[in-house]
Amino acid sequence: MHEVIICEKPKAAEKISSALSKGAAKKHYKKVPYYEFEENGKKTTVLTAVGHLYSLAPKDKKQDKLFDVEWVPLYEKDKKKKYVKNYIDAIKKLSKDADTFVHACDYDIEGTLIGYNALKYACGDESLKNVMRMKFSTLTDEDILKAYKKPMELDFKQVDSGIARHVLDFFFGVNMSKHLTDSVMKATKRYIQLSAGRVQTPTLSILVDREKEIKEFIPVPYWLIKADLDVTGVKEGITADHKKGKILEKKDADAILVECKGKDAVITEVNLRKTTKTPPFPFDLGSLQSEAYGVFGFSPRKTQQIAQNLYTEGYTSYPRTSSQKLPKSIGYDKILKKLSYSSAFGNHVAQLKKPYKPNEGKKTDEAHPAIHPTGVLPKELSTDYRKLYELIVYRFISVFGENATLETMKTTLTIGKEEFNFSRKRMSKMGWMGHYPFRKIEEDYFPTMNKGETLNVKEVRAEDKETKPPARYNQASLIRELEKRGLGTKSTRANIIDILFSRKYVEGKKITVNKLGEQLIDTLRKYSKKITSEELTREFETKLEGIMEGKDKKDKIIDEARVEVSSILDDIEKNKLKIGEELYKSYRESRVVGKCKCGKNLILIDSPRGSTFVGCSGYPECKSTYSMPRGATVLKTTCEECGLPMISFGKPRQRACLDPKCGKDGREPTNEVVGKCPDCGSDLIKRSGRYGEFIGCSGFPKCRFTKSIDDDGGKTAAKTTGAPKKTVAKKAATKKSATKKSATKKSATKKSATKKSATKKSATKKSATKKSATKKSATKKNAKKTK
DNA sequence: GCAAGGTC
Repeated sequence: MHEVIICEKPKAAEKISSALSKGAAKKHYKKVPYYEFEENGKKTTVLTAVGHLYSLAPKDKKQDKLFDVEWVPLYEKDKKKKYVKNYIDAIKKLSKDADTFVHACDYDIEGTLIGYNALKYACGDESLKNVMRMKFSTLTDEDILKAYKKPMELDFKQVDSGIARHVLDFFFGVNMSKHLTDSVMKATKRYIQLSAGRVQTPTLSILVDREKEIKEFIPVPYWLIKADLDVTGVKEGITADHKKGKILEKKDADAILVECKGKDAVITEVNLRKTTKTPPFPFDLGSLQSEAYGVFGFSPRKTQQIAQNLYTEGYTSYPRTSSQKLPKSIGYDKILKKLSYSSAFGNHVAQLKKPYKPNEGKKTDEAHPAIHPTGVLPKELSTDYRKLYELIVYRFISVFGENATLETMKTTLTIGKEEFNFSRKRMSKMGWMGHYPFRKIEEDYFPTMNKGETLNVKEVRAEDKETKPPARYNQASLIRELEKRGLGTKSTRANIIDILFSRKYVEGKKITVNKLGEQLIDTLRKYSKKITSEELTREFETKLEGIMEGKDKKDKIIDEARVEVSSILDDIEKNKLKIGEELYKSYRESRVVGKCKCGKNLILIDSPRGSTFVGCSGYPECKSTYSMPRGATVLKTTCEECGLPMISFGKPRQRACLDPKCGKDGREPTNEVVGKCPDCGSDLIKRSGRYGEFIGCSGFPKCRFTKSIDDDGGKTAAKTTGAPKKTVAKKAATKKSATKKSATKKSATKKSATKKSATKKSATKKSATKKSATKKSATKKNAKKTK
């Protein structure tokens, strides 16, 4: 007897084999791990897939409509998936003489299909006649043994449902993408890669809608009344806010100023309050991506990649989880003990109260616990890996920490008949916050304030403000939005966003939809409202459920989709010249980077070889072209000498005129001084990061002051940089808040030089770069300690 | 080449 067990991924194979037999031998075939053991004359081989091994492909690519599809090995379709071949080969080879099969992939639609395809195409059709299904929800010995002893029949309705999901996504996605691209090709003879899909198009649609809200937003002016007070013990003074908050009429604001003029402030009430801050939840993938974006500026994709590698190296647990739970079975004591072998972590672990009890969130995941360290301490990690690793470790530790206490002193005062108030905040008990150096720690000094006491008023002033449009999404907030709406999966959301960047529908750190993205959504809304909305995902869910419950047949659902997509494609076909021209025109508009000397637009052009250059939109009348260094960015700033746009290139970034022949020697770096640094007094200069320009201190890296330029922008040349991979962890800050921050900071540092101060993204929108610098140094300190 | 979904 020979039994073969098929698992979804190597890690699962390891766990399943060890649960079934402690004496299983780990072996390799073409570097692919597998496990073997023999009991009572029965040989068992545990084999593994690596997620999907097969993918849908059209039988005949030349067809206009691609509805005739088949499963092919993934490595045949995607050159980057070469490693999949060894896994398929291993399954083929090692299952040859098997009599019985066990399908032991994750118990969900995709898992069921992964195992089914592995059996059908690698083990052979016969295997499906002798197969049992294991159903487990966690990869613990107990669950695995239970599932093995009580196997079920393979649920072919679930398989069909999985197949239908793939086919439907293929029908809609591949065909729409192909026909959009073709329409541009037919109309203009130009190739621009366009795409649409069940998830990416509604995602783009969300961004387009936000863009429209911003454009249509009418700002309303309002005034904030502020009183600057002299307070003993607070050098920089305290600013109190008028009780009314936003004042919509200028005359009302003026009246308050008149009433306050020349008067002292009288304290009417001092209120001390304590608030409890419970520890954070452990990380699931989404919250890790969000936090790493806020703290380090890592893109969700980058976080996912690093987390994946930390997992493969054995330092942290499986990252693609939606669980915020840490079940006892992961062994808190063991992990924490191991972590404490590092002196940096040890100091924190030592402060935790036993018995250890994590503060868990609501979200669960059938297959995996929340992301946590394994306790294995990494010897050497590159900077970004270490940052993410420490974020995971400190989050894990702080989850077991005590509540923190925040003290708030709210003071109410009157100036004349007008009422003002201000709040001071400080942590009176650090609790878990002492273990998590990534949050802002409030440490305001509480001055002595007595009811009836008067304070000198330096100035009462009205700040001119206007209401702001809704904020643009960034990659982290967009991921959260997709999660909220149930679009995509935890594993695919970062990729989906990347696609939007690489197709050049969107750009920027604060994601902005350009003309092409807008036009694409406009066009698609005309031909298929469904694909631009979440409706399609909802419809899929209902239909797949129908198949699973036996209410519907897979083939019927697929036929219906074929008819629907076919009719949309016919509509597109009829209007393809118009559609193609519109899309191409928008594409060109979205690539405008400045004005040519001839007066027409300069546009970024991708040469067929993959490089990018700048050319005139007036071609062939104007034949001006300018080469671009690799990875260069065209800025909004123009050259003082010739008026062409400036570019930013090289490492470290340099700025120069687009025309290499301009000026005395072309690409000489120039620094435009825009002011003095409020922190160190050096010149502030314009700098360029991945996402455009910002203002930074010329004293960098000694001084890390930065602030944003309001009209940030800039388009990047190299294709690969469309989707930001390397992120500069810089935060925008208004001059005002930055200065204020640094002032408080300095005084705070004097008082408690040893106190670790760090950041938190949510503190305020204006949260200054100053903070990100401190946070960096905090992380560095920890990094050294861990070694 | 085009989707979305697994996983290295």
